[in-house]
Amino acid sequence: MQTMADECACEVLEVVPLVMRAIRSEMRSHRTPELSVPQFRALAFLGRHEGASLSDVAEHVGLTPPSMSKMVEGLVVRDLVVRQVSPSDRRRVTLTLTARGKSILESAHQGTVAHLTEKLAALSPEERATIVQAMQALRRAFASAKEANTGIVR
Amino acid sequence: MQTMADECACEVLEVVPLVMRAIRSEMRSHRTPELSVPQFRALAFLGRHEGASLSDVAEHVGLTPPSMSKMVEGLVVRDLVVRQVSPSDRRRVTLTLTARGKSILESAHQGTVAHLTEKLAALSPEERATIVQAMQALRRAFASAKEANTGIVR
DNA sequence: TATTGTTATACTCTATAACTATA
DNA sequence: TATAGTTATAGAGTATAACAATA
Repeated sequence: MQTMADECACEVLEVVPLVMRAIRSEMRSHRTPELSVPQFRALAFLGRHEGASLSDVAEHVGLTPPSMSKMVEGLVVRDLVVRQVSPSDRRRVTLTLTARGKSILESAHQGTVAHLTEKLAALSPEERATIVQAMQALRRAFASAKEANTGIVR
Repeated sequence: MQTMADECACEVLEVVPLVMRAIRSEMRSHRTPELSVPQFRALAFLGRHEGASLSDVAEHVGLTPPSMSKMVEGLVVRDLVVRQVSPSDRRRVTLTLTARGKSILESAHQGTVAHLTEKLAALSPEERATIVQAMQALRRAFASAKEANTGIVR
Protein backbone atom coordinates (compact mmCIF):
# COMPACT_ATOMS: atom_id res chain seq x y z
CA MET A 1 0.00 0.00 0.00
CA GLN A 2 2.58 2.46 -1.18
CA THR A 3 0.14 5.27 -1.86
CA MET A 4 -1.12 5.23 1.67
CA ALA A 5 2.40 5.27 3.08
CA ASP A 6 3.19 8.27 0.92
CA GLU A 7 0.06 10.11 1.90
CA CYS A 8 0.82 9.35 5.50
CA ALA A 9 4.36 10.70 5.11
CA CYS A 10 3.05 13.92 3.54
CA GLU A 11 0.66 14.48 6.39
CA VAL A 12 3.37 13.86 8.95
CA LEU A 13 5.69 16.26 7.16
CA GLU A 14 3.09 19.01 7.21
CA VAL A 15 1.70 18.60 10.69
CA VAL A 16 4.65 17.61 12.86
CA PRO A 17 6.54 20.92 12.39
CA LEU A 18 3.35 22.76 13.29
CA VAL A 19 2.94 20.90 16.56
CA MET A 20 6.65 21.16 17.23
CA ARG A 21 6.46 24.91 16.99
CA ALA A 22 3.80 24.94 19.70
CA ILE A 23 5.89 22.69 21.95
CA ARG A 24 9.00 24.79 21.50
CA SER A 25 7.31 28.08 22.13
CA GLU A 26 5.67 26.79 25.29
CA MET A 27 8.93 25.28 26.51
CA ARG A 28 10.73 28.57 26.09
CA SER A 29 7.97 30.73 27.49
CA HIS A 30 8.13 32.17 30.93
CA ARG A 31 5.16 30.25 32.19
CA THR A 32 7.54 27.35 32.66
CA PRO A 33 11.23 27.47 33.64
CA GLU A 34 13.00 28.16 30.42
CA LEU A 35 14.38 25.05 28.74
CA SER A 36 15.18 24.32 25.12
CA VAL A 37 13.58 21.18 23.73
CA PRO A 38 16.93 19.31 23.67
CA GLN A 39 17.60 20.36 27.27
CA PHE A 40 14.19 19.10 28.25
CA ARG A 41 14.83 15.84 26.47
CA ALA A 42 18.19 15.42 28.18
CA LEU A 43 16.65 16.01 31.62
CA ALA A 44 13.80 13.63 30.83
CA PHE A 45 16.26 10.95 29.77
CA LEU A 46 18.23 11.41 33.00
CA GLY A 47 14.98 11.14 34.93
CA ARG A 48 14.45 7.73 33.38
CA HIS A 49 18.12 6.63 33.37
CA GLU A 50 19.77 7.81 36.52
CA GLY A 51 23.56 7.78 36.31
CA ALA A 52 23.70 7.68 32.52
CA SER A 53 26.97 8.68 30.87
CA LEU A 54 27.40 11.72 28.68
CA SER A 55 27.49 9.56 25.55
CA ASP A 56 24.27 7.82 26.51
CA VAL A 57 22.46 11.13 26.77
CA ALA A 58 24.08 12.51 23.62
CA GLU A 59 22.95 9.52 21.62
CA HIS A 60 19.39 9.67 22.90
CA VAL A 61 19.01 13.40 22.33
CA GLY A 62 20.79 13.24 18.98
CA LEU A 63 23.73 15.54 19.65
CA THR A 64 27.47 15.09 19.23
CA PRO A 65 29.46 14.55 22.44
CA PRO A 66 31.04 18.05 22.36
CA SER A 67 27.61 19.66 22.04
CA MET A 68 26.25 17.55 24.84
CA SER A 69 29.27 18.32 26.98
CA LYS A 70 28.52 22.00 26.57
CA MET A 71 24.84 21.54 27.30
CA VAL A 72 25.64 19.52 30.42
CA GLU A 73 28.04 22.22 31.56
CA GLY A 74 25.13 24.68 31.41
CA LEU A 75 22.84 22.31 33.28
CA VAL A 76 25.48 21.80 35.98
CA VAL A 77 25.94 25.56 36.36
CA ARG A 78 22.19 25.96 36.68
CA ASP A 79 22.21 23.28 39.37
CA LEU A 80 19.93 20.95 37.45
CA VAL A 81 22.41 18.12 36.98
CA VAL A 82 25.32 16.63 38.94
CA ARG A 83 28.34 15.44 36.99
CA GLN A 84 30.64 12.94 38.70
CA VAL A 85 33.59 10.88 37.56
CA SER A 86 32.67 7.21 37.50
CA PRO A 87 34.70 5.22 40.06
CA SER A 88 34.83 2.09 37.92
CA ASP A 89 36.05 3.85 34.75
CA ARG A 90 37.53 7.22 35.42
CA ARG A 91 37.09 8.35 31.81
CA ARG A 92 33.32 8.24 32.18
CA VAL A 93 31.08 10.78 33.83
CA THR A 94 27.92 9.83 35.65
CA LEU A 95 25.03 12.25 35.33
CA THR A 96 22.13 12.58 37.75
CA LEU A 97 19.37 15.11 38.29
CA THR A 98 19.53 17.36 41.33
CA ALA A 99 16.37 17.90 43.36
CA ARG A 100 16.06 21.21 41.57
CA GLY A 101 16.55 19.46 38.23
CA LYS A 102 13.77 17.03 39.00
CA SER A 103 11.47 19.79 40.06
CA ILE A 104 12.15 21.94 37.01
CA LEU A 105 11.78 18.98 34.68
CA GLU A 106 8.45 18.28 36.28
CA SER A 107 7.28 21.90 35.96
CA ALA A 108 8.30 22.10 32.34
CA HIS A 109 6.55 18.84 31.62
CA GLN A 110 3.38 19.94 33.40
CA GLY A 111 3.36 23.35 31.76
CA THR A 112 3.80 21.96 28.28
CA VAL A 113 1.28 19.19 28.75
CA ALA A 114 -1.22 21.74 30.07
CA HIS A 115 -0.71 23.90 27.01
CA LEU A 116 -1.08 20.96 24.62
CA THR A 117 -4.10 19.72 26.52
CA GLU A 118 -5.71 23.10 26.03
CA LYS A 119 -5.23 22.86 22.27
CA LEU A 120 -6.40 19.26 22.16
CA ALA A 121 -9.56 20.15 24.05
CA ALA A 122 -10.89 21.52 20.77
CA LEU A 123 -11.05 17.96 19.43
CA SER A 124 -13.51 15.18 20.16
CA PRO A 125 -12.68 12.33 22.55
CA GLU A 126 -12.62 9.97 19.57
CA GLU A 127 -10.08 12.15 17.79
CA ARG A 128 -7.89 12.24 20.86
CA ALA A 129 -8.05 8.46 21.10
CA THR A 130 -6.97 8.25 17.47
CA ILE A 131 -4.06 10.55 18.20
CA VAL A 132 -2.92 8.39 21.11
CA GLN A 133 -2.92 5.34 18.88
CA ALA A 134 -1.10 7.18 16.12
CA MET A 135 1.58 8.42 18.51
CA GLN A 136 2.19 4.90 19.74
CA ALA A 137 2.63 3.69 16.18
CA LEU A 138 4.93 6.58 15.29
CA ARG A 139 7.01 5.93 18.36
CA ARG A 140 7.60 2.38 17.19
CA ALA A 141 8.49 3.56 13.70
CA PHE A 142 10.90 6.28 14.81
CA ALA A 143 12.33 5.17 18.14
CA SER A 144 16.03 4.44 17.94
CA ALA A 145 16.78 0.73 17.78
CA LYS A 146 18.66 0.97 21.04
CA GLU A 147 16.06 2.52 23.28
CA ALA A 148 12.91 0.81 22.18
CA ASN A 149 13.62 -2.22 20.12
CA THR A 150 10.25 -3.08 18.70
CA GLY A 151 9.46 -4.52 15.35
CA ILE A 152 11.69 -2.24 13.33
CA VAL A 153 13.09 -4.31 10.50
CA ARG A 154 16.19 -2.67 9.13
CA MET B 1 -12.60 13.46 29.44
CA GLN B 2 -9.71 15.37 30.97
CA THR B 3 -7.61 12.31 31.59
CA MET B 4 -7.66 11.31 27.96
CA ALA B 5 -6.70 14.80 26.83
CA ASP B 6 -3.78 14.73 29.24
CA GLU B 7 -2.65 11.31 28.13
CA CYS B 8 -2.91 12.45 24.56
CA ALA B 9 -0.80 15.53 25.31
CA CYS B 10 1.88 13.39 26.99
CA GLU B 11 2.11 11.11 24.00
CA VAL B 12 2.36 14.06 21.64
CA LEU B 13 5.07 15.60 23.76
CA GLU B 14 7.15 12.45 23.66
CA VAL B 15 6.68 11.41 20.08
CA VAL B 16 6.58 14.65 18.10
CA PRO B 17 10.19 15.62 18.93
CA LEU B 18 11.27 12.15 17.89
CA VAL B 19 9.65 12.44 14.49
CA MET B 20 10.85 16.01 14.14
CA ARG B 21 14.40 14.86 14.61
CA ALA B 22 14.02 12.46 11.68
CA ILE B 23 12.55 15.21 9.50
CA ARG B 24 15.31 17.65 10.37
CA SER B 25 18.11 15.21 9.82
CA GLU B 26 16.75 14.16 6.45
CA MET B 27 16.23 17.77 5.43
CA ARG B 28 19.83 18.62 6.24
CA SER B 29 21.34 15.48 4.77
CA HIS B 30 23.07 15.46 1.45
CA ARG B 31 20.52 13.25 -0.19
CA THR B 32 18.39 16.33 -0.55
CA PRO B 33 19.59 19.89 -1.23
CA GLU B 34 20.44 21.19 2.17
CA LEU B 35 17.65 23.22 3.73
CA SER B 36 16.77 23.93 7.34
CA VAL B 37 13.20 23.17 8.33
CA PRO B 38 12.27 26.88 8.54
CA GLN B 39 13.83 27.47 5.11
CA PHE B 40 11.83 24.60 3.72
CA ARG B 41 8.67 25.97 5.26
CA ALA B 42 9.34 29.43 3.83
CA LEU B 43 9.88 28.03 0.33
CA ALA B 44 6.76 25.88 0.65
CA PHE B 45 4.73 28.91 1.68
CA LEU B 46 6.04 30.87 -1.30
CA GLY B 47 5.15 27.95 -3.54
CA ARG B 48 1.55 28.31 -2.40
CA HIS B 49 1.48 32.11 -2.13
CA GLU B 50 3.41 33.57 -4.99
CA GLY B 51 4.34 37.19 -4.43
CA ALA B 52 3.85 37.10 -0.65
CA SER B 53 5.47 39.85 1.39
CA LEU B 54 8.25 39.32 3.88
CA SER B 55 5.85 39.78 6.79
CA ASP B 56 3.46 37.20 5.39
CA VAL B 57 6.20 34.60 5.26
CA ALA B 58 7.59 35.58 8.66
CA GLU B 59 4.22 35.16 10.28
CA HIS B 60 3.60 31.78 8.70
CA VAL B 61 7.01 30.38 9.57
CA GLY B 62 6.93 31.93 13.03
CA LEU B 63 9.98 34.18 12.85
CA THR B 64 10.45 37.87 13.55
CA PRO B 65 10.79 40.15 10.51
CA PRO B 66 14.54 40.74 11.06
CA SER B 67 15.19 37.00 11.19
CA MET B 68 13.11 36.42 8.10
CA SER B 69 14.87 39.25 6.32
CA LYS B 70 18.17 37.52 6.98
CA MET B 71 16.84 34.15 5.87
CA VAL B 72 15.45 35.65 2.66
CA GLU B 73 18.78 37.31 1.99
CA GLY B 74 20.36 33.85 2.09
CA LEU B 75 17.71 32.38 -0.19
CA VAL B 76 18.20 35.23 -2.66
CA VAL B 77 21.97 34.71 -2.67
CA ARG B 78 21.42 31.01 -3.30
CA ASP B 79 19.14 31.91 -6.22
CA LEU B 80 16.09 30.22 -4.73
CA VAL B 81 13.98 33.33 -4.27
CA VAL B 82 13.54 36.66 -6.07
CA ARG B 83 12.97 39.76 -3.95
CA GLN B 84 11.39 42.75 -5.66
CA VAL B 85 10.04 46.06 -4.44
CA SER B 86 6.31 46.15 -4.84
CA PRO B 87 5.21 48.80 -7.35
CA SER B 88 1.97 49.61 -5.54
CA ASP B 89 3.57 50.08 -2.12
CA ARG B 90 7.27 50.67 -2.27
CA ARG B 91 7.78 49.71 1.38
CA ARG B 92 6.81 46.13 0.63
CA VAL B 93 8.86 43.41 -0.97
CA THR B 94 7.36 40.78 -3.19
CA LEU B 95 8.88 37.32 -2.91
CA THR B 96 8.71 34.62 -5.54
CA LEU B 97 10.45 31.31 -6.11
CA THR B 98 12.96 31.04 -8.91
CA ALA B 99 12.86 27.99 -11.17
CA ARG B 100 15.76 26.69 -9.13
CA GLY B 101 13.85 27.40 -5.92
CA LYS B 102 10.87 25.44 -7.16
CA SER B 103 13.01 22.53 -8.17
CA ILE B 104 14.92 22.43 -4.89
CA LEU B 105 11.74 22.71 -2.88
CA GLU B 106 10.35 19.79 -4.80
CA SER B 107 13.49 17.68 -4.30
CA ALA B 108 13.58 18.39 -0.60
CA HIS B 109 9.93 17.48 -0.31
CA GLN B 110 10.36 14.27 -2.29
CA GLY B 111 13.48 13.26 -0.40
CA THR B 112 11.93 13.81 2.99
CA VAL B 113 8.69 12.08 2.11
CA ALA B 114 10.65 9.11 0.75
CA HIS B 115 12.59 8.85 3.98
CA LEU B 116 9.47 9.07 6.13
CA THR B 117 7.70 6.58 3.91
CA GLU B 118 10.53 4.15 4.47
CA LYS B 119 10.13 4.42 8.23
CA LEU B 120 6.35 4.16 8.03
CA ALA B 121 6.61 1.02 5.94
CA ALA B 122 7.35 -0.82 9.19
CA LEU B 123 3.76 -0.21 10.27
CA SER B 124 0.55 -1.86 9.18
CA PRO B 125 -1.82 -0.20 6.70
CA GLU B 126 -4.32 0.23 9.53
CA GLU B 127 -1.76 2.04 11.63
CA ARG B 128 -0.90 4.34 8.76
CA ALA B 129 -4.57 5.11 8.28
CA THR B 130 -4.82 5.97 11.96
CA ILE B 131 -1.83 8.29 11.61
CA VAL B 132 -3.41 10.09 8.67
CA GLN B 133 -6.57 10.69 10.70
CA ALA B 134 -4.56 11.83 13.71
CA MET B 135 -2.54 14.29 11.62
CA GLN B 136 -5.70 15.81 10.23
CA ALA B 137 -7.07 16.29 13.72
CA LEU B 138 -3.79 17.77 14.98
CA ARG B 139 -3.68 20.13 12.07
CA ARG B 140 -7.08 21.48 13.03
CA ALA B 141 -6.02 21.83 16.66
CA PHE B 142 -2.72 23.59 15.94
CA ALA B 143 -3.10 25.44 12.65
CA SER B 144 -3.20 29.19 13.09
CA ALA B 145 -6.60 30.62 12.39
CA LYS B 146 -5.10 32.63 9.58
CA GLU B 147 -3.54 29.92 7.53
CA ALA B 148 -5.22 26.61 8.08
CA ASN B 149 -3.81 25.21 4.88
CA THR B 150 -0.18 24.41 5.56
CA GLY B 151 0.18 21.86 2.83
CA ILE B 152 2.55 21.64 -0.05
CA VAL B 153 1.06 21.53 -3.49
CA ARG B 154 1.89 18.31 -5.22
C1' DT C 1 2.62 59.21 12.59
C1' DA C 2 2.34 54.39 11.30
C1' DT C 3 4.08 50.62 8.59
C1' DT C 4 7.57 47.72 6.13
C1' DG C 5 11.68 46.12 5.95
C1' DT C 6 16.84 46.26 7.06
C1' DT C 7 21.09 46.83 9.86
C1' DA C 8 23.63 46.31 14.13
C1' DT C 9 24.50 43.53 17.78
C1' DA C 10 24.44 39.72 20.88
C1' DC C 11 23.30 35.18 22.42
C1' DT C 12 22.19 30.18 21.90
C1' DC C 13 22.88 25.99 19.68
C1' DT C 14 25.39 22.98 17.01
C1' DA C 15 29.31 20.93 14.49
C1' DT C 16 34.32 19.50 13.42
C1' DA C 17 39.00 19.14 14.87
C1' DA C 18 42.36 18.79 18.23
C1' DC C 19 43.46 17.72 22.83
C1' DT C 20 43.70 15.23 27.72
C1' DA C 21 43.13 11.53 30.67
C1' DT C 22 42.27 6.84 31.23
C1' DA C 23 41.93 2.08 29.79
C1' DT D 1 46.02 1.99 20.51
C1' DA D 2 41.24 2.93 21.60
C1' DT D 3 37.70 5.31 24.25
C1' DA D 4 35.26 9.14 27.02
C1' DG D 5 35.01 13.54 27.49
C1' DT D 6 36.54 18.52 26.97
C1' DT D 7 38.35 22.70 24.75
C1' DA D 8 38.88 25.63 20.76
C1' DT D 9 36.84 27.48 17.04
C1' DA D 10 33.47 28.54 13.59
C1' DG D 11 28.94 28.93 11.53
C1' DA D 12 23.92 28.89 11.59
C1' DG D 13 19.83 30.78 13.46
C1' DT D 14 17.33 33.72 16.24
C1' DA D 15 16.01 37.87 19.00
C1' DT D 16 15.73 42.94 20.40
C1' DA D 17 16.72 47.65 19.39
C1' DA D 18 17.60 51.22 16.33
C1' DC D 19 17.23 52.91 11.76
C1' DA D 20 15.56 54.25 6.78
C1' DA D 21 12.16 54.61 3.43
C1' DT D 22 7.53 55.04 2.28
C1' DA D 23 2.67 55.73 3.10
